[in-house]
Amino acid sequence: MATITDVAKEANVSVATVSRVLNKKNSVKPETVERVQKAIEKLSFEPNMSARNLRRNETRVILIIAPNITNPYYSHILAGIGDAANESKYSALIYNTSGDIAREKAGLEMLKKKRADGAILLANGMNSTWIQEYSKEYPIVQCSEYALKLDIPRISIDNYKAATDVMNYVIGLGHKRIATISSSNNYVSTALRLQGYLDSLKCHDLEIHKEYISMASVDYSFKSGKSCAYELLQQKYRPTAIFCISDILALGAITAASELGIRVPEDLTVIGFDDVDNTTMFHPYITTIAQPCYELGKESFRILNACMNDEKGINKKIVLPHKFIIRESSAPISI
Amino acid sequence: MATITDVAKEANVSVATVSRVLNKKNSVKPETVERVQKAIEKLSFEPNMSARNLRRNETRVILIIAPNITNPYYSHILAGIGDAANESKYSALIYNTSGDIAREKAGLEMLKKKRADGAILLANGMNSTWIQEYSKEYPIVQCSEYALKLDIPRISIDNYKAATDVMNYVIGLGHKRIATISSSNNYVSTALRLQGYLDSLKCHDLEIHKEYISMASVDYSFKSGKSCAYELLQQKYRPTAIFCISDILALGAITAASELGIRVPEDLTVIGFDDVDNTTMFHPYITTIAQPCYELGKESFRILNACMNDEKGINKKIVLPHKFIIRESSAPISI
DNA sequence: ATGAAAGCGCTAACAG
DNA sequence: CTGTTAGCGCTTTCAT
Repeated sequence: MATITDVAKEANVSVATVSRVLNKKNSVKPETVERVQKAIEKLSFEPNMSARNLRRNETRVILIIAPNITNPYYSHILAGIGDAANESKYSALIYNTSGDIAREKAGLEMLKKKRADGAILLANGMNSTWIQEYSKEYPIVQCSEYALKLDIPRISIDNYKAATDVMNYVIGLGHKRIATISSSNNYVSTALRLQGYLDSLKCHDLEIHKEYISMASVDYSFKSGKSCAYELLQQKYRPTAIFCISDILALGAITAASELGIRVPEDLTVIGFDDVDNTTMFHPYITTIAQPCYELGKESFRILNACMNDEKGINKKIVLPHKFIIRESSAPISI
Repeated sequence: MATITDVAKEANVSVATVSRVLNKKNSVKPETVERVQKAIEKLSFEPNMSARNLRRNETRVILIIAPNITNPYYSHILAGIGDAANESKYSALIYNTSGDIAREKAGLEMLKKKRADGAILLANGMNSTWIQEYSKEYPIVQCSEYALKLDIPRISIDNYKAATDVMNYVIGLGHKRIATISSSNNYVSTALRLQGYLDSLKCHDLEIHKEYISMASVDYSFKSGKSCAYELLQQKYRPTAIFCISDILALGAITAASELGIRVPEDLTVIGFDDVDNTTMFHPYITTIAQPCYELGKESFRILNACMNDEKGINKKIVLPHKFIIRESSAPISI
């Protein structure tokens, strides 16, 4: 592997000049530049990043801490981050934690070890003080989920607004017995959507029924959506609408309904959330809130990049617009 | 940020000794070790990777070149690679190329730049000579897809065998008019599955009909599976079985059948491939070949790691077992 | 068992 | 415009 010294010799210049050419400083005579470039070509030289990083004290690598890259919601965000990073000549080191705190820690440790310049956190289980501490020393942004009390940059949609959008629509359709399939995880998104559900009900003078609030598994699985819906729909006064906090859950609910002989949307309105999972693969196509996952990822990188460049006046709390998409799984109340 | 020198001062030893403690050389007096560890703790020192990498001439980073991390087939492989890498204290740098050759190149360049020690290629569009060249200088393994003629380590299932497994089963069910939905991409997996289809037919003295061989889009989309199935099923002598080279395609085919009033599996047998995409979310559950994606990923890392350690006698062509899973979308011929 | 010192490949200040 | 040189933080001989 050729080094900068080899190139310098080959081109009959000093290493400093080669370095200048490498870094496009314009204080080099054009003909010298050319000679150096020929030497670089000839030796097929590529600068050693470890050396450069050591010297420059940066890595041009960002860290992504993700709970589960297998989840399409996250993988789309990842794609967005990756593309944005790439445009700015950054590489992405991905830590798939599977919710394992030890791996989250190991991941963030990479910041201390100078293996990465900054990190993007996609939903993490770390207790707040931990992150806060890191955030003081290193550029960190939270994407999609975040610690409510912490003053760390974050990018997300307005989950509360999205939930009230859904509820206003459903209530506008004439529904009064509206259930929700939420989850027992501790994400802000979940809490805010539930709050939106509750507040909307209150706001429209509709009663809140404990029996209409169902908690799915923390991973929003199809199965658990289905079983939640089963319980919901087998009550004496069964709901005429179900607001699910994920599409997979909605898919499960629709399946449960179909197995119980309840038609969607004629007898039951089902609303999803995210618009990533096959919402238009089977009929009824699902009415849902679409999140701009890819953009969420891109924006996360943009903010992180701004932080890494110590830019002032960065908006620390970015809210990206969601879209409410009405499709086939919702309809005015019929009874 | 504390450096090794700070620690040395704090512990009243030389940097060499600190380094020895860091690297667990056993030639340090236990009490000295303790003193050093206390200093490390106190200063919350973490070794600078750039410096270590430069000195050791390694990075403990591997590169993953993937066409589309959003595709669940790949994301599961990625998860496997990530976990295996993690166990061996490697980090994974993921390059999502979107099929863009320039990005593949940029990715592999990281090897030259010493940002990574080795690479795993998941389906790539590079022309063979390119990869071959890299492979001579750096540890590279191909996962799942590979260049047939190249002598570069690879991990995959036996696609040909899998296809003949499917065909033997379908033929055993009494089907004679068997179609396939393949793709116009140029993956070995596609070619081998098609070959398995053709050879099985020949082997059982069944005629090969051009009209029964349909080419879906290169990305195996649901839509294209559906439209292929439409064409297939609207022929005069329509097939009674369709072997699809992906589950999404099979899902599309089933949807097409249902829209045409053709029952699956009573009137039509549909077989999928991969077993990653919602094969058991809707009825009929899909009969399919399950690929050990996660294991494919893990094994890829194992082989790469062996290559990086210059281990001799590594099996360069690993074939992992697939599983044929019979579910609801297939049945004996009824007519 | 420990320390001194060289040097990995690069960048950047300084000098000319 | 170009060269000389001092490190960046670490590992690793070579002494002692």
